[in-house]
Amino acid sequence: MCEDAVSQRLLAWYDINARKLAWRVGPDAWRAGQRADPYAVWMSEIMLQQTTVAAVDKYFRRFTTLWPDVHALASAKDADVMGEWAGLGYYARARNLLKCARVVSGEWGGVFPGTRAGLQALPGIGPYTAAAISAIAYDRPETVVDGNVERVMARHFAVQTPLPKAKKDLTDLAGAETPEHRPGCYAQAVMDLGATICTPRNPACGICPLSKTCLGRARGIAAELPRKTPKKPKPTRRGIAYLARRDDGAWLLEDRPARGLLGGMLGWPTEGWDGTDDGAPMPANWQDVGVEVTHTFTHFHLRLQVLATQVPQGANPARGNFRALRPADLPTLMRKAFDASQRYFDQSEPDTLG
DNA sequence: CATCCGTGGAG
DNA sequence: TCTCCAAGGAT
Repeated sequence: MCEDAVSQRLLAWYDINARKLAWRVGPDAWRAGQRADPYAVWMSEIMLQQTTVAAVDKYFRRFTTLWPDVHALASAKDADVMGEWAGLGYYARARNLLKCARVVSGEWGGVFPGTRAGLQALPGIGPYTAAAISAIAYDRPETVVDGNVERVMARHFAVQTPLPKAKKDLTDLAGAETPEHRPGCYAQAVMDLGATICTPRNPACGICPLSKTCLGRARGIAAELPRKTPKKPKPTRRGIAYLARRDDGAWLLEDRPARGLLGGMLGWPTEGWDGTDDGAPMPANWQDVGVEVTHTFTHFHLRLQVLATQVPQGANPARGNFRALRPADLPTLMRKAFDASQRYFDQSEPDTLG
């Protein structure tokens, strides 16, 4: 391995510029012999799938405080885990997180596999996450290929083929750079570079440790790479949410189906936007709260009308059931509907609870 | 290989 | 206001 290899420059840069992250063993601590906890690495990698570091930090701290090890998590109630995941998005991750914890706790004695194949056989762990855990937690020379790595490789080698077609070529190029020594630090180094220097827009090529060998920069096209096939426009869907509060303060809620949109999460009875069209959950004096909720999902925009009502005890809904609500357990869309309804409930409250 | 699956910040 | 996109995986 020549002194000037990409990996050596990246590691030298990382030793100085590594970001301090709650789940990370930094280069100094690593040199002192400290190693990452596979449970923490796994937890962070699941949370970081398509999610920013800034958003993950709070959730990671909360989860590892509530459930310090995989056995504790495996013993948690589904509703508690889903409630704590609320707001982070991609809720299949939370469902698979629990499934995976229970497999590792019950069948592997609480020890995560160290090999890519063993890891990738677990729920919620795909090619990227398996490589990341193997490299970062077990220091094996596996190659991680995420959006950062794709961008760094596409630019450094001036790959013009658009994603996702270029995926295999970029993976091969990344694999050729992966060092035998400190592969875990290297994996984090490439991703840190992509997150802080080789950014999607306005890359800081002037301070990049790879600039002198970067073909994209040499050709003046670095910022245009990687090329991507154009995306389809998002359609707009419309729907109605029904928020009913009982006189004793209980709310009419339903557990959403285990699969699909907001699967496994708590929600208000709704209509007309997610494939269901059941109408109001019960006959009542439904009032429009006057504020339309707007929300954007991965593949569509939503405009949600919010109807609210106050009902006496003894009311018998056709679907959902009345129960206590912790607003933080709601996914963001449902939380928006709750917030929008407060105007209505604030003015109807004095008569009922005063 | 295409589609589905959240959310919030940046520009 | 609106598009992009962030440490992807499952089907």
